[in-house]
Amino acid sequence: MRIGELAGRAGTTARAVRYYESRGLLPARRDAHGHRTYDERDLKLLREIRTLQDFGFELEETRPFVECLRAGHPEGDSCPASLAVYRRKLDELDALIGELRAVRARVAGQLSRAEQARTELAAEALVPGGPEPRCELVPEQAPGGQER
Amino acid sequence: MRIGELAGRAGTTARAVRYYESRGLLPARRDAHGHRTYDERDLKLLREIRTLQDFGFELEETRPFVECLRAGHPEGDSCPASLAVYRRKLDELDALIGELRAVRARVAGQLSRAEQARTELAAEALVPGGPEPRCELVPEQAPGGQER
DNA sequence: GCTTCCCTTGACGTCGGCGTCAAGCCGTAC
DNA sequence: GTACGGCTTGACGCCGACGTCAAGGGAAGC
Repeated sequence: MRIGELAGRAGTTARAVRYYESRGLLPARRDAHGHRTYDERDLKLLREIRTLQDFGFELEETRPFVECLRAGHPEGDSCPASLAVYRRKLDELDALIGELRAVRARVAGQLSRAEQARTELAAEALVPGGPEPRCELVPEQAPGGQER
Repeated sequence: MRIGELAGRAGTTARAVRYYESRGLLPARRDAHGHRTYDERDLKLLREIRTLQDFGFELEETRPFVECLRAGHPEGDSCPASLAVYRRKLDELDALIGELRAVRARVAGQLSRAEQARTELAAEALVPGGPEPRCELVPEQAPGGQER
């Protein structure tokens, strides 16, 4: 098959396939017209790359899987180098998830603190003789005149 | 104070400060020599930007906070537009964390499946008269000839 | 013949948040 | 003097994974 069909069957684009080739993954044979030709094994390679990309793996991280398949192993993760990438990715994911949860907690804290402050301000504004409101309580929609 | 001191006190660089100015955040006065000059209020603005950036907010998302401070409110999150950004960010964080956890689970599943397959292969290799091993069990270090 | 589609290579654009270099001005310390 | 540090503007570089456009070739359908 040619590049368009290959890409379509893997759910990607011809441009991406050429890019993978330029990176040394997924080399291609050529037919008499200079067109790239691929077989089912190439499709499996490409699908392996796409799956890992969808997981958030960088292209370089897919290389061990691709080389493992090209070496004749039944799956891309049949080789120890691929398993090492899995483990490294798990560590990265754990670290990232932990950071994001910490950020989430801090943002949530800021939000509740700010909401509390606004509530108190609103309460003060209701007190007879209280201070004039320092913050408008309506959300800004399109002020007009803040661009650039 | 001038740009270098401002940046240093906020833990960032003069280049970043000029970039924020080019984006319309943090405008600067100029002295007789054309040098940018800042005061303590600018420092507070800049620290607000840096804090939010450290949380992973995009620059545009810091704009409501900066405008809120410049409008004279006590905190960057004293205005409803800022609270809206907080809430949107919480939603984004929740979605992202959820996706990452799903990916983590799938990768972990792939890893344990692949490890299991390797264990079984190793066991077969030990059976007298069993199949020859299809996968090398040693990790690849520096094969030599795989660069580029 | 003509249109349409797929293919080729090459090269520049995208996005965000700056880093880094170039060339020059200014004031101060030695 | 002159060396140094800090400031100015302008412009290009970077990262990753492609998108998109240009200019052309070749085959298939009408």
